[in-house]
Amino acid sequence: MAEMELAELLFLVSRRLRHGYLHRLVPLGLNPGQARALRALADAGRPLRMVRLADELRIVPRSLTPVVDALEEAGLVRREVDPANRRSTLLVLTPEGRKTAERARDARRQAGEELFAVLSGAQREQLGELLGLVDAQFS
Amino acid sequence: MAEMELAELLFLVSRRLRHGYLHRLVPLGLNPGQARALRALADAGRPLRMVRLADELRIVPRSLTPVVDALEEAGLVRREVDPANRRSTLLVLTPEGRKTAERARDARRQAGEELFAVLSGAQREQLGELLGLVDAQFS
DNA sequence: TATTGTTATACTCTATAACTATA
DNA sequence: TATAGTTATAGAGTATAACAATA
Repeated sequence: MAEMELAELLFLVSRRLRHGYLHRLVPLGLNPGQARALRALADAGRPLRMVRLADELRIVPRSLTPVVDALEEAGLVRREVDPANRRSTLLVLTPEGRKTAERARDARRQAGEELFAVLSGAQREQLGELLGLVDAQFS
Repeated sequence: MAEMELAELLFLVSRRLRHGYLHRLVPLGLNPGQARALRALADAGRPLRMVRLADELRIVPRSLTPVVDALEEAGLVRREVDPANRRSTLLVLTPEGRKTAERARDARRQAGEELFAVLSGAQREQLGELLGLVDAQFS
């Protein structure tokens, strides 16, 4: 019974987060998946291969393809052939992509702020620890 | 920074929950949305109108239509004209629908059990309280 | 006029399977 | 034969807009 409520709450709260994030990303011309990929690329601090980024995002490479298509078309990312292995594509952040990644980061921070506004700092930390435990058991 | 990690964790954990639930629902011939609607209907303990159920699920009525279509085709739910207001459709659970709702409930309980397995009872309660606070601020 | 529900359309997120190019 | 990525296809979940029937 308690687990069921927990599952339902988790679902509702995460959907709410997605909505808040989504609205803030509209002005950037990004959807959450694109923003997440862009951010991961910025976090890496260096070009990543498709397989590597997909792994980072925990999706299959095929699912990453349209995401990167959109980012490339928007001039935020460049696909380059990996000189070390010509089967591989290196994803390179453009200067514009780097700027947009920062704005996406702000959007996510704001969405998080809004969602977790009722929680104190200590409570947020607690929540982060509990979710971290749950997530870690699969990694 | 902490909020960002929290947001990301929430996203990852809820996606994991969805996957676990999804797999357990396959044998029932349901997807999570259908199962959720069926469960809400069973929880209500009486026929509900479309608008009312949509509200309960926090989606727009239009999004509920294909869900109910599927449930009706599977013989789990019947659409009846509301005698009190002929614009309205009453959603009535069939006996088979009631049984399936129970099985869906078990599936969800198991998916929750699996996901939150690493947490103690006290930790689950804590997590439920924190998520409840977050959710309540919008209700 | 306002409400209930549906038809039509579209976008996001993700998956599997089959294929191409390269190793 | 194995790996990296793409083409093709599909299904879940959700939305907005326009419309018909009813109130």
